[in-house]
Amino acid sequence: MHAHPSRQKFIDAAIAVVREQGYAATSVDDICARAGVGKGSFFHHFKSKEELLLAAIEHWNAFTGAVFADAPFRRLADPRARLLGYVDFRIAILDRPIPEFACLLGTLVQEVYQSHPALLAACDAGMSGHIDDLVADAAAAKALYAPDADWTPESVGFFMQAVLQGSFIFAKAKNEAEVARDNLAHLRRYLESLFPPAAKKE
Amino acid sequence: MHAHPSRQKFIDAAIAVVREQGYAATSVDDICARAGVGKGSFFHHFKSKEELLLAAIEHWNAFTGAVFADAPFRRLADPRARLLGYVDFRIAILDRPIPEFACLLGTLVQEVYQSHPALLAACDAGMSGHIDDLVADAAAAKALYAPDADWTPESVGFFMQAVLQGSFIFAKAKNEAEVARDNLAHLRRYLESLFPPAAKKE
DNA sequence: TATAATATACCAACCAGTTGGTATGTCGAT
DNA sequence: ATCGACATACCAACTGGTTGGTATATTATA
Repeated sequence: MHAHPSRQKFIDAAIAVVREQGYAATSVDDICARAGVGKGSFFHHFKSKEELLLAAIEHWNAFTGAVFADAPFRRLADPRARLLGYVDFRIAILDRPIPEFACLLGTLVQEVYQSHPALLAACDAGMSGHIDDLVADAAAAKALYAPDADWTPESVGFFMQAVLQGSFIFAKAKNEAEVARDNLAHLRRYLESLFPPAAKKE
Repeated sequence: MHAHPSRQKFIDAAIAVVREQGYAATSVDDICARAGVGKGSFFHHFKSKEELLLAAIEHWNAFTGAVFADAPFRRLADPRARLLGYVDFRIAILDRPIPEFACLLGTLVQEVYQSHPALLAACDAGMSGHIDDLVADAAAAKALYAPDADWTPESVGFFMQAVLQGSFIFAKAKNEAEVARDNLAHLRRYLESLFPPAAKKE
């Protein structure tokens, strides 16, 4: 329904430019220039910069959702292996330039949390939706490997995401992904210890 | 040397407003209004908004450095206890409003990493300096409790900081600190497992 | 021919930074 | 002590440029 090519160009441009510059530093003209389409068209498709970003977040959620749903690790039978596979998958992505592996939502949250409630809610919903997939695996893995542990599967999903978001910050600060790789190696080690394979209960 | 009261008002105001709104969304007028001093004075003390932020980052580093140096956990004799004490200390701070416990540097990095090299370098230096203190404890604790482990003390320091930064993002996204508390509980559990107390070698 | 899509030109508000000037010292010479 | 020269601190008003958003006209499409 929302598939007009120019509209999509604006959305793709917004995701790219905001990941590089942030929300406030990105002007509508910047987005139009990146999209290669004029401002008249912009305000024909979106009634404001904020509304474009809501659409961009929606697209981001759909796109990243599909990427992870189709990733090979998703087809592993064991939920513990899927969680570790998720981490390995994120490590593999770190080869690309920083603006391509960093998270649009994490970048946005820090800028808009006091000023744009609608954007904040959309970011929260997107991140929480992504985490839900991790939580499902964490719950299944907990039932198998750590049924009596005193942490919740939900908290494991949020922890994994927090490590990722923090790692993106350090990748940006150091302008290289190695710190992020080391961080994810620690995360992987922690997950291995949370779900000790010896304890598997059939 | 740099102790003029108006200058300090601008620095304090900048830290407060940028933690709330971010760098790009904060105007010089915003900072002057918060400081209660006029714009003429601003450009008397600082030649640009960027230069003010460099001074603000410097002040931030000195201030937070003193807070952690004076914290009770610093006086614990055992380096492992100091690392866990650091995490507990950060958990305790989470009672305050979000803009008061979030990190200025982590907020800034995401906005300036492609556009303001001087600010980025200052943020990196500040975060790395703070991490150095953790690394010193991690190195000492490793020698005592995990001398043969295959991770470095440096990577532990960065991991701790990444969890914190990621937790701030989620606190902002959910507008409450509970997620951050849960994350830090996981971090604490991981540190406990990295330095198993049973393995202490005298 | 009607409607959706786009371009160009434009506006009021806002931005970082400047200007010209005032108030308040301070310090050496008288 | 006091006067003049100078520096620091500050302010209100302004400047040139940018911003998000609008108005209007033109072009493609159905």
